Amino acid sequence: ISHHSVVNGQARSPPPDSGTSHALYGHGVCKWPGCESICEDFSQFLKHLNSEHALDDRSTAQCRVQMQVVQQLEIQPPRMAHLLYLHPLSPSTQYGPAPLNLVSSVTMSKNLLSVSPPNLPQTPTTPTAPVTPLSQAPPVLSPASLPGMGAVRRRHSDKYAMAMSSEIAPNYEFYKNADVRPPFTYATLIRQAIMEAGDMQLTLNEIYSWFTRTFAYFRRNAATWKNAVRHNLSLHKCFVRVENVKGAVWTVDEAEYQKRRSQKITGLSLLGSPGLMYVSLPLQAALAESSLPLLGSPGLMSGSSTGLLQTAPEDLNGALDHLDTNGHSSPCYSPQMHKPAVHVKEEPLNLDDDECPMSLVTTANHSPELEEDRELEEGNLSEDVE
DNA sequence: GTTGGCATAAACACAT
DNA sequence: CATGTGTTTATGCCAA
Repeated sequence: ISHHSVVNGQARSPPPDSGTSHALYGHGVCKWPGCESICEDFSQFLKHLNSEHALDDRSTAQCRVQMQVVQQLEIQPPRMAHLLYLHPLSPSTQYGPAPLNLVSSVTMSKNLLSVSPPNLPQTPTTPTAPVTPLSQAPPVLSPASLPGMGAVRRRHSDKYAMAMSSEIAPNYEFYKNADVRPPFTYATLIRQAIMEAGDMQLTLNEIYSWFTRTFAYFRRNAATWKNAVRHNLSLHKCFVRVENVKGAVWTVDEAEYQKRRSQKITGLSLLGSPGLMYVSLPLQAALAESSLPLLGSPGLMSGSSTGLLQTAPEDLNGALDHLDTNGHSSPCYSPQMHKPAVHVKEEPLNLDDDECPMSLVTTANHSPELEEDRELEEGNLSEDVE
């Protein structure tokens, strides 16, 4: 099913033109790099795609990295190019999920630019497919998002975001649709959510909403991550609860947050590394976030969204680890990766909480309407997305 | 081997 | 009573 969905997703969402077109299919041939298998018809192609190019964690990660590199090369001065020139990712190096940050941007960027909500990240040219499907989840479609509750959170655009337009920004669409755990810690994500609020404050429920709205990954196992969110809000001094008319809202004590961050941060002497690829994920992420122009190339996709996460590099670290430190890539799917850590357990079955399993595909259509969403929904995805 | 950070689980208090 | 919200403690994993 799953893969199926993925494929479908790809196939489907693509260009509206014909129902049978696909970026990787043309002239009866699979255009997957290095493949060129002949497929008599589109359906055959889909099968082929599905069987031969199923994106596993590793390939997905690799694709992302490659894309990132390519993009970098495109925008970099020639001189850096050689650095980036991709060395194949060494296994040891792993690109884990993290790469998402950086990487996906490429992909995303394309999507973002042209995409509208309903699409998925799949990209036309590349196997970007970063998104791998979790295999499980039937595609769900959902029309666009709910009108949301009006509470539109304005695109913050706070200085930070702008300034750091981190890499993720460009990946907004990606995370929104792909069931990939974002490489950031809960604290970082919570802060981001709050920062994006026009008034820099959010109720717990709004924070929940932001999570589900922004990351497909958090549309599942709500009990787990919601608990984590509350836990983080209470635990970190940087999050301050303020009584408000509407009840209580949470705000961020930037000083406290930065303080904490600064402690961690220390040696990321970025750039010197031998090529991004070799950089450990965390580092990559860090780089991305650090808004190195190099990586993020926010410019390209700037339009799209807010800078998600203006976080700092360190923020990533923690998260990254969880992501997959071991090199396994799989950010996406393999929830069970070794690290129990954050991966919310997949429990597809348990959608109970609220979540519906969304696979990419699903996601693709993006339909978050998960229960929560309905409640929360602020709706305007547009903010971020478009 | 120790330590720190983070995620996750869970118990508990309170309020609605 | 059921839920949601907060707080706190415990535990496990991983990287430094």
